Amino acid sequence: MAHSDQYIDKLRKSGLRPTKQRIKICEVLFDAEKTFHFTIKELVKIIENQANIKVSLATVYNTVHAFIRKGYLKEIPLNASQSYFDTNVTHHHHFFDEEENKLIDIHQDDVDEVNIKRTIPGKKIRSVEVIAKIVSDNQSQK
Amino acid sequence: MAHSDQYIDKLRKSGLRPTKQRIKICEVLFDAEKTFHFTIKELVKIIENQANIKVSLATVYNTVHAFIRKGYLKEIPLNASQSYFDTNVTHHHHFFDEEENKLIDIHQDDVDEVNIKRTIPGKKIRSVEVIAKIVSDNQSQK
DNA sequence: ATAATACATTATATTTATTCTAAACTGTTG
DNA sequence: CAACAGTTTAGAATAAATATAATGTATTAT
Repeated sequence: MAHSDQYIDKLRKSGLRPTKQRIKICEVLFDAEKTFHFTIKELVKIIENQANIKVSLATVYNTVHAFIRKGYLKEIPLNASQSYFDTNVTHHHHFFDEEENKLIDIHQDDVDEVNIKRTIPGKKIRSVEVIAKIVSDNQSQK
Repeated sequence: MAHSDQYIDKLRKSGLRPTKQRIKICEVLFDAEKTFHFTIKELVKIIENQANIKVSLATVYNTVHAFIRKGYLKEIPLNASQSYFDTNVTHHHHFFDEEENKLIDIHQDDVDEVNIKRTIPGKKIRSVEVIAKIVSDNQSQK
């Protein structure tokens, strides 16, 4: 199966051996029809539901972080109590609904390129993220 | 003292009675010559150093969050283990140095206005933040 | 193959930021 | 000064994330 080879490749490039558990994590993350957002807890739950193998929290944490280091996943900058991740690593941004604690993608085409004119000596920009916080639009309240 | 009146006003508008502890918090936050970034832990440490009164963690958390609700402070969206806050509530953005865990302001003039063309029905945008993550620029490594 | 070695997985414990709680305290009002 | 509403506080509770150490699994060289 071609997919499986891709996963093994991703794992090897992340410095991880391709094991049953890690391949299962890859399947959930990269087999989905659409990209999606998730927390570690949600990811564990998905794996539990669709797999007959058990994967521990520690393995999920380690694997997700290895993928982030490598750029196969993105962490979404948010002040939530848990970390949110994204399988969509292309250039795009997010709405965060503060009332429902929900993330919504903003397609790259819907935001003009963010052009930062200032630079920091000796540093380069690794990523630029736009977070637009949204709330209910009740004209009544201020 | 004029300052003190401002603090009492801010506290009242945030739905809090002006008490010794809360006024001390205001002094540290709003008396500074320049705006600054802080974590709760850092704020507590500053208060301990320059005040002769004791303020508990709980009071600091409650007061800071009341000010954020009211817009007197901003929370900076970041996936750090602790929350970062900003006494600068004007429209501006941030670099986050991932290696030194340091925040650097980006002046509004240094970023073109972020114009989001997409809207969500029934929702309005409450804030737009740009986070640019930076790392050392070693040409040698990829 | 098999032994030796290196890496993985797991359950559990630990750490740490944040929130909750209940008791003691303060200040205001009748 | 008694009653009351709101505050402060220390410490407990919660929960995410990380570390640990024992056990399990894969790989390598012989």
